[in-house]
Amino acid sequence: MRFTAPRGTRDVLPPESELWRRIVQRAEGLFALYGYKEIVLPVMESTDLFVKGMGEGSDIVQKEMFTFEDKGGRSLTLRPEGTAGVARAFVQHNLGRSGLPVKLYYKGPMFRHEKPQAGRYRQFHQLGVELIGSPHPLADAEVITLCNDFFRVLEVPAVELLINSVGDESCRPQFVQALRSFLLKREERLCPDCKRRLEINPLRVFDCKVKECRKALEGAPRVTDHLCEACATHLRSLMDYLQNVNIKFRLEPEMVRGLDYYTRTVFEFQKVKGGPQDTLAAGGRYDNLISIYGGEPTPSTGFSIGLERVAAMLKEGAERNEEIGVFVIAIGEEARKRAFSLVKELRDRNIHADMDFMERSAKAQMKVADREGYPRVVIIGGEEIEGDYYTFRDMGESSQRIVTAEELYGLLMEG
RNA sequence: GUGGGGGUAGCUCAGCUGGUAGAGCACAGGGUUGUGGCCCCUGAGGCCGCGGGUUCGAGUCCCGUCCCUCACCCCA
Repeated sequence: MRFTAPRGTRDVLPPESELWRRIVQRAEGLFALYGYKEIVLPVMESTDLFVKGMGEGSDIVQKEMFTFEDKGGRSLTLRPEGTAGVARAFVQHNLGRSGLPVKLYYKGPMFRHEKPQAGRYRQFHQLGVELIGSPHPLADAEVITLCNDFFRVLEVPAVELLINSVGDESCRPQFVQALRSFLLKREERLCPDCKRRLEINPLRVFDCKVKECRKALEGAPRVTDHLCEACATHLRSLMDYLQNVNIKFRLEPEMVRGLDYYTRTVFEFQKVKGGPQDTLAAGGRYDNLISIYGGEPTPSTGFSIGLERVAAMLKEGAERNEEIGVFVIAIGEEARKRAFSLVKELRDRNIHADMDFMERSAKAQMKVADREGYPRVVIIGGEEIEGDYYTFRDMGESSQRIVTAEELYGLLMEG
């Protein structure tokens, strides 16, 4: 094999691509039901857009971006996530001009230069939703409800919702300070990575899996205990709204997310049976992002779903969709010509029909029809041409009979 | 970027202590002058990841390299 798909990218081939199509169809149906309209965005943006949005210190910006210069010397980056682009478009086109909120969704490939492994690719696909313009916890409740519905409608097994609040500009710095001074007292017990995290973003220490670090965290201050009154109320309201519509969740005070732009609400939908790359969808509130991009302060909230990861969950139980339609078998050149015309006629009537293109024997054509799962077959040979009829065979019943063209259309129309 | 495992037919893999490659499935043809599933026969298909070394001889040993995979970091 001479060429292969670039590292961390892959081809989604037929039966799996059908599964993808079903997932995307269902998702888009739900998004529409909730009043979201699609926004189609470029897959590349100015590098600065992501640096300013996700934060200089974030791992994505530091080491995971596909960045290159165009011929005019501008630095561009293949989008590692979708929210920044939506926010940029919102500001660029003044999308808030005819009233808020603005409800948008996007789908498509994202790019991160990471070492690939199970459930992680350099090019992966997301379905994302943004509710732009409302600071209200009801907005968070709406997007979480939508995401929850997505997993419910697709019957993705064993998924749980985790939520948390990371506070806002008035309480987060104080909490970070409190956490830092707590950890500084125990710095000796932390692993080298965590010592580094202590400087950059102490919240990350919560993510560490090293036993010693977990012990050192015992008794550490919790975000939920340090929220300012406004943030605490916001979180309580959100939980109340979710309970009110019977959505189960777990408050996870140690959950932090990797992007700097999150404020207050953050949430993840995860596989219950954890393991690596167990996050299927994630999101949160970003009240400052749009003003960072030069727009009016526009509090917003949203999430994105990892298509590969959801598809992997459904792959096992993916029932083979029932084949329908008819396969037309031709014996001889004259019959082939008639078969081609019949197939076209059937397709014109919106009936799924196909035939052989390999000059196969009648027997071989039957095999193909069987292999492809056609429940019915039409046979055209010398006898049929002479008598001006078709032989119509039911593959399940192993029975066949002679029919006229009109009878055939009738039989196939019924399904 | 760091570490573990692996690269032999389209797929899943076998190939012992070195002697120029094999199975199952899939595919194609046949067993029926025009008829599927099961069965039988036949066939096609292989730079044994790539490069170098040792050797009379390397899929097999050594070195390098690329790729895949799993995990860490981090994330969808």
